[in-house]
Amino acid sequence: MKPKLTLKKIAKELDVSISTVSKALRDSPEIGEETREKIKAFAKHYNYKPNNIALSLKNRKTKTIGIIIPEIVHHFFTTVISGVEKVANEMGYNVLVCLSDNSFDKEVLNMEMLANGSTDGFILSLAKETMQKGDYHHLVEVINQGMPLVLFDRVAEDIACDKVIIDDVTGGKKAVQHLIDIGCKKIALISTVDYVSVGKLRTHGYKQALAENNMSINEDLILKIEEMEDSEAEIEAFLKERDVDGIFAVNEHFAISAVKTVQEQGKKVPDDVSVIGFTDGELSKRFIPSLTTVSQHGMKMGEESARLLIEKLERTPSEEDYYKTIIVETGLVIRNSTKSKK
Amino acid sequence: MKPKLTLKKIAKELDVSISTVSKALRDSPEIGEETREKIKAFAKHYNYKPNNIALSLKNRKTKTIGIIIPEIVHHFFTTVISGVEKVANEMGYNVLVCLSDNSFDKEVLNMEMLANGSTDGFILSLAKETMQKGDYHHLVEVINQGMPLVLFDRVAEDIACDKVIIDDVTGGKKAVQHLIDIGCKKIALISTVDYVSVGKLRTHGYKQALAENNMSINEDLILKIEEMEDSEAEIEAFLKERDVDGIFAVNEHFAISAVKTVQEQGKKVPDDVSVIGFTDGELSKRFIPSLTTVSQHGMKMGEESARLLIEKLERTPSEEDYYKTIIVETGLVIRNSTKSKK
DNA sequence: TACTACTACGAAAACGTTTTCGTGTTGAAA
DNA sequence: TTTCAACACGAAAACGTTTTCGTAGTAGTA
Repeated sequence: MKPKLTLKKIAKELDVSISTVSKALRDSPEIGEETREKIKAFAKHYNYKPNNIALSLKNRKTKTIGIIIPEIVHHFFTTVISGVEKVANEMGYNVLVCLSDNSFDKEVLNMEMLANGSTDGFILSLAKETMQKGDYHHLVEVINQGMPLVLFDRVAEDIACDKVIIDDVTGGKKAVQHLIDIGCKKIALISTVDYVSVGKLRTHGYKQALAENNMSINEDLILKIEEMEDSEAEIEAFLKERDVDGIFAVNEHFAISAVKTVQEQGKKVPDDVSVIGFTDGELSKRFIPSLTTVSQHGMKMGEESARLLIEKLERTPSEEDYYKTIIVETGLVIRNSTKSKK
Repeated sequence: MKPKLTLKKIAKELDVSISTVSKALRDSPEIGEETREKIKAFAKHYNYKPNNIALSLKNRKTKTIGIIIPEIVHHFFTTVISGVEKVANEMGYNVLVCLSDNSFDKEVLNMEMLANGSTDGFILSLAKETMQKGDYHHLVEVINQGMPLVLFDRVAEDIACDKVIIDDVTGGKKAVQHLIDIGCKKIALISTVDYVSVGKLRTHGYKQALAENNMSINEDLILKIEEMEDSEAEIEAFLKERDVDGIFAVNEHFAISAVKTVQEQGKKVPDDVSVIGFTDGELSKRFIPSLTTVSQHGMKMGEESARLLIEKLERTPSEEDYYKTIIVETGLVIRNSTKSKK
């Protein structure tokens, strides 16, 4: 086991000063060619690599970005990370991943950990609990410290920072419009409670689509689910008592539960009931019937977030502050859980 | 925007020396009570937090561990990360996640990036390409530098380091034994090529189970798949020409493709053919029929890996070097893709 | 009074870099 | 021979900590 090579050791070995070594390795013209070559050869031979920590301390930047997500066992977030990683690596950044487990406290703790020098900036999707509380002081704090922050997917409107979101309203609208197009008349919505902005917005889209088609909005056909754990039972109870021919579910899980329930009732998907989900995961693709779904392009969101953050990190401090909100388009992936157009 | 508070600034503000501030904050008895309280009150009021980078440089440890995985869009790895994160956080460590994308070059690059001071140690699952090449010089290198390394799941036998694996042989055996128990006579295996150790070992388990039950091993019933992309077509072709009543697939995807093919042939799962997969993901759980599967306990593997690594990191250097291999048990989750015992 | 022994604090080194500034040595021009 | 620039290099500060060691000042003892 050989300890890491440092400038100091090279200097001692070659009997020059530390500064000379540093300059030689950075190709400074200050150093004579002979010495320079000697030093570079030595460094190369013993595979010298500058110590990142020392560089970070000196430059006051770490070249790593922190991403905090509510849960990692979730295909969407996983694709986002993938996107972040990709452009981060291309730009020479590392990625520190933290999980909030949807807990407010863990989110705050994580931010505090990372804010003390570990990262140059944050990419964050809010924990459910945080949105519920509406307490964003930790976000404000890091922003005040001059650390750039990019919020994605689950964002807080009134925080001044860059944001990357999908157009949930339009996404929801697209889905419901498609159901209408294939002839559905009684369209149910399975959503989440309203403080999850995603649920609220997609509900909005649902209502807009109906309105634009001069269809009445029946609140009785809207189910709002609070606890993921009970979702299956709730959906079952909900659907048993209602007669519908189309279902728009705001996520994959709800969509699948809906399909199951419909089938258990002896009806066919998609012949009797068409179902559309949200978020294009492995599940939607491989389920039988495969699910028609609104795709979220998590990878793209990750890439955009990273780009936005790095842009902020590398701008000269003189430049004006301004905040962008990037809306990434949703797509409609049509599969076998919806009838074909009539 | 207020720049971060440092010891130096506190010292200047309170007209004491930096050392005094440092000591006071660490409750050193060297400092008089009055001064100590004054300093602590000030620090608390202005929310002083020591700079991690400076600490890292001083202590020569970063309190972060790096985990490199082949792909993140994969339920198993995602649960592993979750486990690592959990115990790391409990022990005051951060987690740097890097993706190798199954590429040898990216794996090497990532390790080099992280080895220069960014992390204290590594948790790694080998890229497919790396296993294929059998080139592990980058692993040896970091080990030689004195950085602990824990290999999990896809490991290289002959590298001297801690390892966390599942008992793939026993896992495979369990699966096949279950098929035998429910009365299957002609059991097919859908595996990967042999350089993926996982494929090899599970194949081993398959053969052992057959042998122990005095059933002959028919190589014609074994399919080895090279490219994930073509898997669906290959499986279809394979099954079309063979008459089987049980299938053991070494992963979720293969299992699902198998189920689909069987169903397309007009046979029923599980009545005519029972199917068992490996890795308990969302897909297995929610597929219809839900899949009987060998569960891998990724979370547990992550936890064990992190514990192993941190143990190494925090031991005193005097202690002996020794390497553990932890084998985490697989479980058999019985669902609806296999007949019940007769 | 003179010595010792605490007490309470500060100076400085160290971690590994980069960078500014200073300086001794050359060679050439005057 | 003197002067001055150019060259090639070194010293030291800085980033923010922790820690060792040194030292004023005070109090207690003989």
